[in-house]
Amino acid sequence: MPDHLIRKLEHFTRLSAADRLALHGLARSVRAVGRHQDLLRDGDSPRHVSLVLEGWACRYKQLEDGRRQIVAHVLPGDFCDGYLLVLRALDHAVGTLTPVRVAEIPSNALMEVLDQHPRIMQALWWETLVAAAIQREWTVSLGQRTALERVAHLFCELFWRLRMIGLTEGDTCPLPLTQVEIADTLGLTNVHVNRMLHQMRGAGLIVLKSKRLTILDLPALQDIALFNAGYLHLEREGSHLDAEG
Amino acid sequence: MPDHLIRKLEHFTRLSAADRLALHGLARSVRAVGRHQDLLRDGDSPRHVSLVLEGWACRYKQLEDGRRQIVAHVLPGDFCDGYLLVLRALDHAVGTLTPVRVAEIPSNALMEVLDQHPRIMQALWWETLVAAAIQREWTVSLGQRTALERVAHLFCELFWRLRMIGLTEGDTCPLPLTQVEIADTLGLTNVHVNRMLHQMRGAGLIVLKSKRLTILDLPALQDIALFNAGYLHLEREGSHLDAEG
DNA sequence: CGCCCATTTGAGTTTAATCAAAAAACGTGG
DNA sequence: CCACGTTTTTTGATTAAACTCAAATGGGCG
Repeated sequence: MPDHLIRKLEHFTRLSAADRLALHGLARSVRAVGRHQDLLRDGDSPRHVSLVLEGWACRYKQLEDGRRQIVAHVLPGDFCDGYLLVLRALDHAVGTLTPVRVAEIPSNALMEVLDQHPRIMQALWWETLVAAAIQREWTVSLGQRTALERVAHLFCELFWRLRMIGLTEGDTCPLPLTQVEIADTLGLTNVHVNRMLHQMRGAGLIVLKSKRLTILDLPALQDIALFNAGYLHLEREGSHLDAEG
Repeated sequence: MPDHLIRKLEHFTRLSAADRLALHGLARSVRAVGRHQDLLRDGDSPRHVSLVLEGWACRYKQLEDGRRQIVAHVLPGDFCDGYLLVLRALDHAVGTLTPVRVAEIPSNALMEVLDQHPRIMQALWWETLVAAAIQREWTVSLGQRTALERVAHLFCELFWRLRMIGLTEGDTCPLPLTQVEIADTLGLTNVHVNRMLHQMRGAGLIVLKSKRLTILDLPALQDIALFNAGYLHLEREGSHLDAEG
């Protein structure tokens, strides 16, 4: 079941059959959750760790006056609640964007696997650092990029992330976000997002229909976005750890 | 020398004398660096870990056309280059904002200390997670807060962080940033930052002179900023790990 | 079919950016 | 300690990007 997680981690290191088996063992208890539900609320301190197997969720923070910012997209193979083994309480909420299937992993089971499988430990380390790098890149987007650049950058990032877990087909990928959700991600209004999409369609860059995104000209889109994939650290950085050389 | 680091980590757990000694042992080789120098460049893969002992630095990313975004402030007691033990190359640069003294720690020495001092390991884990939480909060600021709110929020955050390492005096703290640097942090122009400062001074909220910030009314400033300190996770979260109960 | 949610379009407003220049503060060497 | 060059801050006038408000259109699903 945790195929997307495995696929993702293998961008960092080659796992052994035993490693993969251990990961499968973790995803035993699976829960289905509908769209627009909170998986975790701000202030929660869950006792198990949740892994998204299918569907999209997001981390978000809400200000007292209602303004909402999505601070991360949680895709299949991503953990919801990384590492509250250390922190007492969550400082943000996690909500579903689509119906989702999550594996609930008892934290002691996870700990045991990490102890016995140093490659998995390292790979999850890598995954954490990449998540932090993505967060930094979002800071750059919100701080420096124009509305058009932001939308373009988001699409490039999601396309690469989805490709990494095998969820693209050619130049097409799922994009189940509404324009309001894109707006909440990019610090824009839905009206303005709509106008940027109009512009990108007009320029022949993308097709976006029935929750699927087709990127007609990826290099051009990346140029517009000032997108540089380096921050995703995709090039087998931990090869020195590979199972079987 | 790594007093600020120790002070910071003790917000998470109480360290033993041996723990503290080990940290002191790490900060043996110290380097002085002038203002506006790069400690690390985008793409570097340094072989040692650098800890800022004194002075301020920042992580920043620069777009191809010159636009620059500061993505984090590195204060005394912060590491420059967390965790490139895993990643091959840095995806951002680290530059000094003031003259700085950094300790250069061989990564194997750090690893050894982490192995032998589980409390330090956990505390550094905590520190990493808090850094991630700060990055998320910046995403909220840049995405949702107005210019005035952003400046106010930054000041609250820096004041709390500095207080945590003992660098405040009453309601006053150092603030060695220029208005251009504040602007690069908040995704604003220096002109607009200047106007917001003018407004905050006029409202009797702050005094900012000769690189020192005095917050005349912290509750009011926090209200304006929609600041909620929860994300800094300051309340002795790891007390179950404390040395001597 | 009809309802609800999401998208699209238009008109007017606001926030923050840009451009330009003056004033103040800082640092350094004579 | 003062003069001078540089950096930083401050102020003003104008412009541009994105927001707000409002209403119409379109799609998906029971």
